[in-house]
Amino acid sequence: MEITPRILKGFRDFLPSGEIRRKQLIRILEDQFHAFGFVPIDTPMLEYAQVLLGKGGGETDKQVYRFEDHGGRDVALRFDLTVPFARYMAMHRNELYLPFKRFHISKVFRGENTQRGRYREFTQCDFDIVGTETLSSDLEIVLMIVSAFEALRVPGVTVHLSHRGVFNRFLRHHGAQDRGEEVLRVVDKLRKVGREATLEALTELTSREVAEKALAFIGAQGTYGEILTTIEDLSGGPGPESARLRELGAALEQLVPAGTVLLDPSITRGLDYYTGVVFETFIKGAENIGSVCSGGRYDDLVALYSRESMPGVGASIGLDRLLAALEELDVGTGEPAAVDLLITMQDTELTAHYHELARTFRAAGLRVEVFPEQQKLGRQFAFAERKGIPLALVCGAEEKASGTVNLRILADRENRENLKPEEARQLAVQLIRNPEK
RNA sequence: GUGGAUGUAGUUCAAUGGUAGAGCACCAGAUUGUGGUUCUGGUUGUUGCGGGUUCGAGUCCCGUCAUCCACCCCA
Repeated sequence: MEITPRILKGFRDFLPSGEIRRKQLIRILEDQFHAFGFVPIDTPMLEYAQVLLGKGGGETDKQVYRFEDHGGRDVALRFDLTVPFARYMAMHRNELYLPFKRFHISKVFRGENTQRGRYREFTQCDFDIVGTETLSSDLEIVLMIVSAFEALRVPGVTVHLSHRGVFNRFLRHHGAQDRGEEVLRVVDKLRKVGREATLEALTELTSREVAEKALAFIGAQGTYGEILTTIEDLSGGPGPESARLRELGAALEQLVPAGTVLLDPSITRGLDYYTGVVFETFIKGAENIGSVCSGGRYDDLVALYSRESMPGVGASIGLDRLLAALEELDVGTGEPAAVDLLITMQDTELTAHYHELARTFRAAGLRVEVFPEQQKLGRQFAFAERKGIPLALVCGAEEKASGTVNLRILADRENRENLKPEEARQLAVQLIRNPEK
């Protein structure tokens, strides 16, 4: 009985073209993280459920893949990389130095319903700075976000910035701190349900007066400075939280292109462990995909696993959403090249010669493969094209005798003939390095 | 998890309850060392899967799986 080949909802296979694309993006991100001084770490996919769920009870509970292992342990697949990182810091702080900057690119799992760019198994690219709570670390995370998307050649992004603390201060100022979570939830739907419905829902939670002020808070308009002043006034005047936002805004004005970072008081949400600045990043023209990079400051998270607390700030790029957005914008699609040169097989008698040639071209830094069967040249060229290989080497008995090879440029359908292998190598390297020439 | 839409060849799409089709792609030949055009011929399939109604189901009904959209939440 043959088993039906199938995979679970929200889980995916990747064909080479898709996986090569993912790996390209990951490589670019890794280079950028290294450039900022972040170092790589890894943690287990599977952990004790108690560790991952922490305080528990929240929405994340329902989304976690959780089961009993063969030893009767209550285990769960990680649903993000930040919570395991907090556990990691609590366990390894004596082996590390502070401030500690790490990046972590790996898969996480959430058992929620799927949509475009939303899967049950997906890749997050996290970067965090722990052990310091300065302006510099908040600033660097935002700069890291902006630089990462620049390096990825994303045409334009908008980082929406806010501060959990300012909103909490607002709630406290109006004696509504105990309704914080509910208010946040209602506030978050403002754009979808409209002003009136939101006002009504907020009035039920608090009072008409507070509801109107809450709407004024989250709907504040104007420049970064004007919005900041508005929410500062509504939350009872200046405080350390709004001061941080002011400093951050001033620094960013100097460091990133205008319009890249917006102060957006409606971005007060986020996972419940955030305590300070929070951000969400949208790709211009693909806002419907949702935030492709979110994060914030979490000064109490490590305290869950350790007597000592440790401040932290970080963000996470959603690789699969990013890919969905790039696809929507039609950026960087097309078959990516994984191989530079195909050595065609003209004559099986020369098999060893072809592999000898391959070795010398590889030594010159090229990615080379030998076609394993003697077929019509046209078929071998078609194979190269299908696989995205830009160059082909042709060498039959005559060339072998005269010590030459022919190099074919697939895209132009043109040959460079009677080249000595050394000349062909130089030419191939040059063509690969400068493909437009 | 809730609600809605969709599911036919590798792909994009047709087919009043009555023989499952077309373009592109693919394969063979015209063309035994050079693939983009042209011509000739050929294969496309358990109509997502499983039941039911019917003389007869791609079509109607039920279930299931998957995708997309909205909610919820979020990367």
